[in-house]
Amino acid sequence: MDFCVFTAASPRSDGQKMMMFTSRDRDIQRLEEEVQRLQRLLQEVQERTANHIALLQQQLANKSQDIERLQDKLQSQQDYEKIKTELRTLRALSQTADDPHVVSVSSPPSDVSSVSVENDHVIQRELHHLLGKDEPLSESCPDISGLPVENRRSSSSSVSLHMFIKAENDSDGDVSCAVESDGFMDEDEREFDTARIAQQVKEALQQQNIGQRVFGHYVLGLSQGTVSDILARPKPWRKLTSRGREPFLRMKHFLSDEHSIQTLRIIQERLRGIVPWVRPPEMSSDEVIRNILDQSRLELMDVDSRFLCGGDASEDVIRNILHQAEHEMQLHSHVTNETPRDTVKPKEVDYGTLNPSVQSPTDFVQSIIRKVKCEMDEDTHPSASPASLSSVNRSLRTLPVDSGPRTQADFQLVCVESCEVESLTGLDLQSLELDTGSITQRVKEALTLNNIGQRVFGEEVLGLTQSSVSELLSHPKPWTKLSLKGKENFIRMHRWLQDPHNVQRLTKIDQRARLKRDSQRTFDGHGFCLGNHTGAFEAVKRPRVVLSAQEKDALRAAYQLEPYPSQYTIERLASQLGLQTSTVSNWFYNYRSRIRRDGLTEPLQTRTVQSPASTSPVSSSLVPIKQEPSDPEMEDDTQRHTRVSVAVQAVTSVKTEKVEDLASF
DNA sequence: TTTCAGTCAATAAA
DNA sequence: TTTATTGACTGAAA
Repeated sequence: MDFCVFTAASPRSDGQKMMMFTSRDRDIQRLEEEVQRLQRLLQEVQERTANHIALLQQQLANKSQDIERLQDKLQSQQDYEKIKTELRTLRALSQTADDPHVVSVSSPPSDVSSVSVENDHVIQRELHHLLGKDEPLSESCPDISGLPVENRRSSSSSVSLHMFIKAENDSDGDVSCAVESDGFMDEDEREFDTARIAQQVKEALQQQNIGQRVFGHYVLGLSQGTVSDILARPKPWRKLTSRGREPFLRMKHFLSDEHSIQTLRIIQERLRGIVPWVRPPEMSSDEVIRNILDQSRLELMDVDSRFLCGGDASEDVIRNILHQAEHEMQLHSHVTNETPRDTVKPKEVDYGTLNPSVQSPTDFVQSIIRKVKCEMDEDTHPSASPASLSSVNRSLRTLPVDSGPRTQADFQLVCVESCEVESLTGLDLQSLELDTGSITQRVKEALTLNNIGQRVFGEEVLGLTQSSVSELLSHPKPWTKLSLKGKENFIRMHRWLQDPHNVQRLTKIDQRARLKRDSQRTFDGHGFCLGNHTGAFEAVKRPRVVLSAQEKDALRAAYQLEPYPSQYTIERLASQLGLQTSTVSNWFYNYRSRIRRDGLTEPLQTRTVQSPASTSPVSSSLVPIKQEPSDPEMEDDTQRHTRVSVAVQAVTSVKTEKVEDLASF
């Protein structure tokens, strides 16, 4: 670069050159000092973070020990509870013998003796659960079948157990109240309403934006798939085994405890890397990072103002520093990922989610870049309101969750208007609705009017690529059909539209980018380019599959017959078309998705190029079958067409087989 | 395991 | 050069 400047400045006098060299040397020296200082700062941040993490790990270890101690205690108490239960049972039995009234009220039918011991045990455990004397469920049900028959009989009377429950309830008004009034228990049949529990859990999870994976892991000790199954198709209480009832008991318990729900919500947010609204004082490591980066930003701005060669220098320095930070954090992340691996599933632990107070290093650094740039722009526009939105947001973050008259709607409003859309993800967005069509329309107009490219808009405003922006702007989904992640883009666009300096900023960035590209071209043109770093990488990249029109026709025809093709159909299609099965299945996923997006019901009629003679989309692809080409590269259009027709016929025959199977059945 | 939403990079079209 | 399309991928839900 310096060489470039030198050659460009050759007409100047030697004195001027010397002055330039001296000035350059000073700049370089200053830059080096700045870089060193910032590296020290980063190191300091890293050390502090490491210390903090170590502290937290220590705390975690202590807590784990406490939990172990409590579990041991519970285990030892379990024996006590067993003995107590036996004694009470015996006492109840003797009372039952003396009290015919009790028998007539609570005695089950004459086949009571056949009621399984297991059921009694389950009820006992229900009781324990309701009493809050929870125990590790997987170990809480010792195999009672190992007991001598007499013992089983002595402890298996439902009469005694019901009395025991009654006795327990009588002695504990709160529990009695919980059992009788929580509404989950059908008074007549003494059963839990599993469908209702499942429904309420689903609502609670949806409302709090808690994933089934987290809920399953932390509350039920089950996998996400099982949770989904249980919630979607809850079996009636009577049809459940003791093991099957456990999740419902836990769910009921969960629903009755608002604190549990809120705790789980926070866990979920942390696992997703969302910065919580209220950060406890002991969790301020990333605040520290932010402060230091803010400080660095101010210093860099100072450096920037003294720079002689162009406005991009500070950005490059920031990028450089943040790149280093990213690298450091990645290393750090790998180191700290080791401890809780046994408590969280590997998929969740992976990269970033483990350290729940931060996002993945890349996201974290990118968000800082965005924020720093955003605030740098704010600083360079003194016309902006002195009570800047980001500072409003910062002050909001320090507020207690439920302090004062501030409502959730207020939070949302401030969030939407402020810089940090990420914070919205922790909120209930049900009451917020944006007109996505209107937003995209206005954004498109603004971009066109001001000659701002989708690329710059995507990179600077949404953090997306040009293609994604294009998709978003040309096919906006209705607000209600968007996921939380999808909504964020529209919130960002909305916020951008509200920003009085939006166009000004982007135009500036766009111009810079153009200048940079131009200079890069000039640079390359002079032969100073050191070579294509990505060349080797690109060489090994798999070329993109481009489906021919005929292949697409065949796939669309197949879709018409079977929108959800079986594995067999996919394999057959792939084989006939000479494609990978993944390509075929991806095509179906994408096609379905895009049909949904565009609201097309009959894509074939709207998209397929049909032969004039054909009357149906399928028949358009059907031509006389010829011999398959031996060499795919040598095949001509007719041969390709033949393969397509075979594929379509394959699909058709599969369909016919199915119809025949159904008919014969 | 399948399906889906969101996204990207490569490529085609304007 | 910008924008649109599309095959592929990831992570989450079912």
